[in-house]
Amino acid sequence: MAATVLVVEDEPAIQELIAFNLKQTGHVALTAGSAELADRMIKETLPDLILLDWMLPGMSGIEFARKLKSDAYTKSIPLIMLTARGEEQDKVRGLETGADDYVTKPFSPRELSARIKAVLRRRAPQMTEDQVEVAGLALDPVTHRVTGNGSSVELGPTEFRLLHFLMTHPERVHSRTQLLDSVWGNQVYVEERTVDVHIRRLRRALEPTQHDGLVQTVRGAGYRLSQRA
Amino acid sequence: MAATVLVVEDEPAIQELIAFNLKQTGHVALTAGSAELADRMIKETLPDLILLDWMLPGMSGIEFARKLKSDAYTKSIPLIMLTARGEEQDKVRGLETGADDYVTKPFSPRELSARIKAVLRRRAPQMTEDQVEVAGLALDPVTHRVTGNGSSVELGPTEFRLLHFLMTHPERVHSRTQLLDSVWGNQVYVEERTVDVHIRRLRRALEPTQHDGLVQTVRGAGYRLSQRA
DNA sequence: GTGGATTGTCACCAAAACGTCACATTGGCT
DNA sequence: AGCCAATGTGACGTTTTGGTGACAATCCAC
Repeated sequence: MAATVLVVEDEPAIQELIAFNLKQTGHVALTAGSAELADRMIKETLPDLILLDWMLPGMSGIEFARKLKSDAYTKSIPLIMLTARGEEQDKVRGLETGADDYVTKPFSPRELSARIKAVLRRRAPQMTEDQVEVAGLALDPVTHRVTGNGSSVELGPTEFRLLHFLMTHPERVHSRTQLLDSVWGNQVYVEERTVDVHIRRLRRALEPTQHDGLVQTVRGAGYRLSQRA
Repeated sequence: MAATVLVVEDEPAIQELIAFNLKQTGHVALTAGSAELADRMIKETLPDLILLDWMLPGMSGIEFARKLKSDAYTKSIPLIMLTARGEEQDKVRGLETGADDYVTKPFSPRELSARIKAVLRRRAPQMTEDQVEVAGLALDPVTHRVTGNGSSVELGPTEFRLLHFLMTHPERVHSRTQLLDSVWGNQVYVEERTVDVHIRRLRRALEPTQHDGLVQTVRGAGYRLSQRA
């Protein structure tokens, strides 16, 4: 979910406020005080999202938005407009130029990040959501259910993701580091031994259905999910 | 007659106009400005009806329609095409791809809702006329009434839409974000935790008939309606 | 208007889940 | 056998998550 966001805003106070907020929520914040500067930065860094103030010195925000949306190179970058309260017509015109959303000032940090999240979510690649089955053990991402030979298995969120990953990549050894990247996400730091503990919890949860043997330890290498002993 | 309608239309002015009109007639409006976005939202929210503009940036409307109708997952969702006046051949081609109806722009709100109503009645009898029933709990969209094993259940409008959505999409886990999109519509901004509160209110209303256990919490994922423990 | 119903948000609490550590156990090596 | 590194396992303190009641704003019918 971490993304690079370009903030185009001439008021330094608001600029900093937004940038701070973005960093808080795990994004990378770039700032530009003018349309010209923004233009260059876009070409250079290809941000994942642009926050554009309505009022800009020189070129107006709407003008700039139109420019962005008419350029094939920048057209696909999601755009959120910042408008002052009550400028309803501006809002409409802003959306007409192709903005994906708008936020009226003053806005709460929470609202802003919610809208950013929503816009980014729609761009995010969708993961495959098919049911997986290995040796009588079935995991369904849609219903979020795990069943071993009929009876259901209770898992916590992390154990669920861990099993999901192992089942979609069976027969293959995964190092603790790889598992941390794939299951926890590479933006958080946790001890490698934590993986062991979750493997343990997963195995215990699979015991009632005799499926705990599926999760195997490969000494010096990592873990593997396999049918064979 | 209440349904979730996805509006795929790149012109925000028309987008908002339609969305407003839909809300007026008691539907939940979702909007998407591009085919990609629409694709994503369809998978997430499973709308009851799609309003598709003929002209779209990137992928053309007819291309998108063909894609929808070739996918087993989305094939059964009713589709209404929006075309500009006089494009008779387009109309024909639109219908050939599997659209259920078409409306020529400019159209009156009244005409649009009439056609929506007609398509919903024709294509999705379970949505408009038949009542939904799960485990002795019956919800009737026409009379707007909910009965649990004979005795009636009192629900507010939002709780009703929430239960309706859950009952028409059972077993599947819905994240708070998905529920906000599907039940509230993506035109409004509300906190995610608001969903919790309405789930709570729904459960309380279902207590007298012992049906409150149907609404299940899936930690770290969202909520689910299911008979199974 | 007035009063009731509905809605969104918040604060507080309990339970669940998590990460880390200490210690036990295992397995391979000489 | 004895040693050492790697892994298993239980416990513990902390963080996260969801349940719940209260409250203010809004809407609507009267």
